[in-house]
Amino acid sequence: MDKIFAKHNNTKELILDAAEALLQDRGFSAFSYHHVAQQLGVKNAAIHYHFPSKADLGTALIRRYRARFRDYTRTLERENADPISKLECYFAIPASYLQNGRKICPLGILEAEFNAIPEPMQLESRLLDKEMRDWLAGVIGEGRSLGVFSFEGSAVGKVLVVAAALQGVLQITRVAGPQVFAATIEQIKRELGIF
Amino acid sequence: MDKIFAKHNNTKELILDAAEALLQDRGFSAFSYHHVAQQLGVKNAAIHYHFPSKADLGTALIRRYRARFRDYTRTLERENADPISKLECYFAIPASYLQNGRKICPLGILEAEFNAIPEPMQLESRLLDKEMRDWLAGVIGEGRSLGVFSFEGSAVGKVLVVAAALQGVLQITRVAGPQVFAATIEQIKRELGIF
DNA sequence: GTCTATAACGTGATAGAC
DNA sequence: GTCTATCACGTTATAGAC
Repeated sequence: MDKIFAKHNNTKELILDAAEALLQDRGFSAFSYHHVAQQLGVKNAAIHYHFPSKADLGTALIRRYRARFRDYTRTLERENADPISKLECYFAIPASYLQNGRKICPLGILEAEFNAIPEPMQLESRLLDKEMRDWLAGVIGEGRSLGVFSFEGSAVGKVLVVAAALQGVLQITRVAGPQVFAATIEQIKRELGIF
Repeated sequence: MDKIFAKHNNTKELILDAAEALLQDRGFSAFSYHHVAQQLGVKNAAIHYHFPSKADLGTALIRRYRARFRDYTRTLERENADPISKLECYFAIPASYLQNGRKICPLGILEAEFNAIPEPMQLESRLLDKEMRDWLAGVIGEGRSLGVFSFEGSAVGKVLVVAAALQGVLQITRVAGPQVFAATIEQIKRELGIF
């Protein structure tokens, strides 16, 4: 679980950490180089040295989300985790966002602002969504064929409902309070036949 | 259904129409008075005449969403619509957003940008969420007690999963294409026991 | 009610010193 | 690698003419 928020010491990673927090807190359009610089105690020119344009920063951010998710799932694979454990780990991601200051799913904000973000970020967002949803489809399909998950309909539809509900409920939390998250997770589990 | 996108002739409503489209297309931070003015063929000072500050414009926008939803549900009540019809009408709202240029749920963008929007807009967003989710809870509870809906778990959890999934899938549509919407609706219906 | 003009500010970005 | 200084631009907002 530590790996989800692993921190590093070099400046580039610290910039990404600050930008990541700002992205999931305020959105892409609403955070600036000045915000990032302030949080690190440097001037905005220092940020431009590491990431010349905001598109560069945003793209690097999404690439890091992708790499992190890939590493995370590979670790689960190496440990031969069962479908239920994998699903719990998947739920742990939004749960950690919520606990960390009511942050929302990065894909949620990127998709919501989709028509206002640079094209390279749009492309990376597509890849992040595909990779995460494909992985979840594998877990849910595997769990169903092993008999640990039970649900009606297609696996594709089920994956969409689960992924969309998690993304949506993190946002709803902002206006309705954190208790809606637990209620949603419980309902999702129930509808996967996990008691 | 016409009422969802009812148009009017006075300038104030035309401004709100343009701003509404921009909000659901680009988000609040990423649209400007200039964008609105351009779409109406006027100068931005004209917009400031009707809505002095951007917070005023945003707040009026959300108030209009609330009024529209209230009128819509009252009409359904007056027509003695059954729970299934009501649910179909509820699904018709995001469906119309999708068809109208892949717009997303206004609550989705407002919640995603929540920490970057003016406080009056935050308050109105809370009310909009509460009103919509309370209404949906009534429909789902009524349908369950009438035996037309069947599902496991609590009605509160069910409402959250349905509302969050719809909000989320409109966003996912942006990166994954419109076909994911139909698949999600189908899955949601199946899990409500509607065949 | 809409216009022109302009102010005040924040933002993304660059040049060049250290 | 970070700084100061500065630029060009978009944005919110206001004043006053029409």
